[in-house]
Amino acid sequence: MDSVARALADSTRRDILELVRYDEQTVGELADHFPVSRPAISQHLRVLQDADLVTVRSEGTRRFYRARPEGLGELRSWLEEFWSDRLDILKREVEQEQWRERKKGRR
Amino acid sequence: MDSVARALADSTRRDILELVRYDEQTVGELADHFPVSRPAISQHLRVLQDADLVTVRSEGTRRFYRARPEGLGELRSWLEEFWSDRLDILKREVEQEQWRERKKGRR
DNA sequence: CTCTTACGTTAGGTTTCGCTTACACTCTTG
DNA sequence: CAAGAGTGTAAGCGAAACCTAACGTAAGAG
Repeated sequence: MDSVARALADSTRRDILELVRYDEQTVGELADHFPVSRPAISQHLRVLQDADLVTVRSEGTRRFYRARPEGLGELRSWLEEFWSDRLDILKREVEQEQWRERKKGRR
Repeated sequence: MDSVARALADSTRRDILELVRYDEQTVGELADHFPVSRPAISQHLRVLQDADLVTVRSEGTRRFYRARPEGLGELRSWLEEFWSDRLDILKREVEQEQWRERKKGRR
């Protein structure tokens, strides 16, 4: 999961993921959307690939990249678990706050 | 969302979040769980706080930190949206693969 | 076979990150 | 008031991240 979290830490890589979310796209096409050089995009794609967040397909000299959402699974469930506790945590916070107030009042 | 994604990119910070997930904890208590110094933990907490992922409460000289799952909301929905497209993307991939096979067959 | 296209890779520089050490600050306690 | 406990912050350092420029390579085009 660490490689996935680190891959998503960069906004360029998140944007790349969105671009190849539904349709595969070549490196050159992707690079046109960003203010950085094409090799930089290649390196970002390498990071995404190492994190299993994209797949590649070669056709002639071109390489088509496509998102691979299953790679987000682990991080997604981690986040989802946290998120589902949201109300419980809020409730607990309120209870402890009230407890502290009562304690303070008794002094 | 960028600050949240970067905050989660570090495993120590993710572990901290789990430790303060249900019960608040002081800096010293947290530091005992990690092989790094207490100031390092303070700095990690600073990052988490800037990303709105934890809240603090002062009591005397001690400071109690607690997770704030709502801070994960934006990233969570981004991820969830991606995840829900999972099957659609797979389906599209298969279709395009078949298309390419047919094209190749016609040659 | 040569030229071009599309891409990956490498080397190098700059910035950011995570850490430690040292110090400053604020409560509490005697 | 003096001393200690608990914490935040600044300075400095090595490692990692991100970028560009230059080069290497494989697949068509002429």
